Amino acid sequence: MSTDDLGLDLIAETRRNWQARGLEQVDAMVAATSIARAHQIVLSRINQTLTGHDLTFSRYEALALLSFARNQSMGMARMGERLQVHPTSVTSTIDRLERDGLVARKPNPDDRRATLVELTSEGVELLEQATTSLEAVRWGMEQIPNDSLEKLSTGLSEVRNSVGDASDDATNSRRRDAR
Amino acid sequence: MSTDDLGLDLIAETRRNWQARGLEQVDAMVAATSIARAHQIVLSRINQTLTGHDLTFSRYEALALLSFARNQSMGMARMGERLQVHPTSVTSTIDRLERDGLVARKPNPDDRRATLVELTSEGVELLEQATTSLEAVRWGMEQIPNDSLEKLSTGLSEVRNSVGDASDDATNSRRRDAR
DNA sequence: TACAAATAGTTGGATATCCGACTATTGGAA
DNA sequence: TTCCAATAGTCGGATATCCAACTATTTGTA
Repeated sequence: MSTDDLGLDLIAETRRNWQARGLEQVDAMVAATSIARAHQIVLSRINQTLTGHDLTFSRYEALALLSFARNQSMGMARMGERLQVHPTSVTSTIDRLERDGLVARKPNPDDRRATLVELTSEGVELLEQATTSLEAVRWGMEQIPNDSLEKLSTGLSEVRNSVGDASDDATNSRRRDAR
Repeated sequence: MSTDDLGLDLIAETRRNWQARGLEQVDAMVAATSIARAHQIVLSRINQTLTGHDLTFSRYEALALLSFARNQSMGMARMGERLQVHPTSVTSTIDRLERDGLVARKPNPDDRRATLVELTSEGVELLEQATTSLEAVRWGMEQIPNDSLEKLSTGLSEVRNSVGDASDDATNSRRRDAR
């Protein structure tokens, strides 16, 4: 039996186990577990591809974000908003990217508290190469047809939409006040 | 504007940006990003709920796994297979659960290399309480109807199935030889 | 039977992420 | 104009995860 089948069995068996125990929200539990496993698999494959470029998906996302910004530079707080991560995560990601010469910190002349992060030419080049590699492996989802991917993204947008932080429930560190 | 909308905007804007740059596999990129964001949101909400019980989702999953095992105990290698994590992750998870008195390590009389992990009565009790809390928040997906969740799980199973590790591509640390 | 290969688990090192706390700076209100 | 609150970024501490390497044991084979 392939580990592939094992993966399916694991979710199916989890469902059976919980159902036998009388769980009410089995569908929600299965969905949460499915999201976690899919994330684990796809991210693993993406990171595996990026390892060849000395990158991780987090660092790749940061490079890509900068590449779309005016002047290919952006303040760190804004990066945190866009990437939906804690400010300290931005610091640590930029530390490593800067260490590798892919970005550079520059002072913001309009606000001495702020730091601008700018893509270097090495960063631009590596981003292009890494993107080519990710395209080649279809971002870790080689064997899935486009219409399936579209349906999946639609379903996930419902999660992001209705669960996101519509209620502004605090406790989550995702930054507000964006835009 | 709510951060909810922001979340949607972020994916939509990413799509526009990459399309403008001529990316071939935009649907795959959007799907990968959507999975990552959904995971981030749902896990954040689940962990937020579990914090009240001094648990994380990783530790909760380990407790739940043990609760379904015969004698509520299992070898660590088997736990790694079932949870799909690296052996060292099991070690660290069990370290913390044991520190908190929720599980106990016991020698395996049949194999002196192996260690059995057994749920304690405190572990059983905490698992029940935590499960009740997760049920109350519908595992982080309060506002999503069951039929949407089912469709979503189906779509994600396609990812796990066709992308999983059908090709047995190595480099990934997920354990093989399961069963 | 002897020994090499496989297996179980741990340790050390790395990255990613969170939170709380801290410094520096900005900005708004009294 | 003078403070205090808000904002930008960093640091230290915690957890989760991976990998490489190591020890101890078991197993399969020559």
